[in-house]
Amino acid sequence: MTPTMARPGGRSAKVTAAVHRAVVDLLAAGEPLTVPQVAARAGVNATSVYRRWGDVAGLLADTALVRFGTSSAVPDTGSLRGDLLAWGAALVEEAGRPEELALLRAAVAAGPADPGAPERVESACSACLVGRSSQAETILATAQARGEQAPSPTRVLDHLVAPIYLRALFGLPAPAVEVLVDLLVDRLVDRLVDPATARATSSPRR
Amino acid sequence: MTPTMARPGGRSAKVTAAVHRAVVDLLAAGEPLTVPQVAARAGVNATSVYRRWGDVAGLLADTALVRFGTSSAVPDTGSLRGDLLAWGAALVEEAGRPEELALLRAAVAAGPADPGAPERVESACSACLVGRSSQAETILATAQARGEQAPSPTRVLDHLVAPIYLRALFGLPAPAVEVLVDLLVDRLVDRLVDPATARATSSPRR
DNA sequence: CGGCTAACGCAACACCGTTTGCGTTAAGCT
DNA sequence: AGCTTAACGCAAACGGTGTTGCGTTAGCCG
Repeated sequence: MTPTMARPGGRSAKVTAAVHRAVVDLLAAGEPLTVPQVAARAGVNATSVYRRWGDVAGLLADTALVRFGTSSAVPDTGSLRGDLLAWGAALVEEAGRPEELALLRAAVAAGPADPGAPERVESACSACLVGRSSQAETILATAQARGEQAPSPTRVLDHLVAPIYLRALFGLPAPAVEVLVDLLVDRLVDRLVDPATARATSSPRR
Repeated sequence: MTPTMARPGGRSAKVTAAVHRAVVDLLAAGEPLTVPQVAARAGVNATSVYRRWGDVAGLLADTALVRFGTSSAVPDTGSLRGDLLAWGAALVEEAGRPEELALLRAAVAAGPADPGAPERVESACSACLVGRSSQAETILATAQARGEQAPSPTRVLDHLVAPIYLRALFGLPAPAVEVLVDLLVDRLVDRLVDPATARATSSPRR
């Protein structure tokens, strides 16, 4: 939709940008997201939003797509451990921002694909995840090119992305998420890079 | 709300049960969840639903609360590895059922606590997670009572619950979730119980 | 057994999201 | 520059959600 449009002139692009910005703004404000609200804040007519995105789910899917799908640059610190640590910290920081968190929640709520939708753009949540996955693959490929032994992308997703996202999504009680983010990420990365070292530093529960 | 009601007579209980059942049924059917729909399917008047639960969010929160909050029995196979494996498999199976998955999605979408809600019952998503956490603590305490070295509940939540739930929530492309669930859980549990063995079985990426 | 009251059912209403038809603007192309 | 048409704005009408007031049912208690 956004990528290949029949007439990507300045007008449609302006509308798209304004609507996307309105979506994230309303999401960050915590207000209920409705098409008329978005349209009013974007300065466009609600009819245009309905025609281009159909409903709120499609609107969220597209917004999440451009927000998470665009593979931003991954850190390059010179070592796999440093890269994963910096990347994980960035994920934690990002998942903590209200807009991204709300977008993530909305993407999850929308589900992989509504049966009613014929063949819209890729679903929002899968788009978000494949974006992260490609970033992880880039980091791992770089590490492998350096000669380092790298885990599989699946392990990174399961053991690094999953805890961070789940904690953010479920709003775990403050102490874990707020105070110990650095430590958490550090310990996760340690176990990822070299599982054997985890045994030495692991505490015997409580 | 459900726990301490001023008049827990048979009528209110019937209404509560019927509404809860209607919610999970509609959720499983994938149809959009609205108060009138739920009320119609439950055979009660929509007004009653509005009065007792306020809106859809409150309804979902209460439903998720009784669905996930009730700490069901945890497996007791005689070893920590066996317990975690059985428990993880049960989690995968549960997260795969349409009703539970939809309820989980809805709970995440509702967020930890809407600012508009004064002091309703505990939020749905946190309720779900603390239920799991208490189950994990039970398993770990049992293992510790046996003399086994057990990881912290946080590690179990981060490395076992988080991957399972995230994969379910984001609807990862079929192969990972559908085919290799047993293997996945098995490998996760292996790493949890004895991280050192993970190195031997880990593949060098691709 | 009889009163009290919380909880429910019913009906009418107000509000908002969504759809539809038509006129207008402006991007793309020759 | 002029034509074509995709995309947008406008306004009216529709349908369903959420609200309110009142009458009724049925648990709980003296």
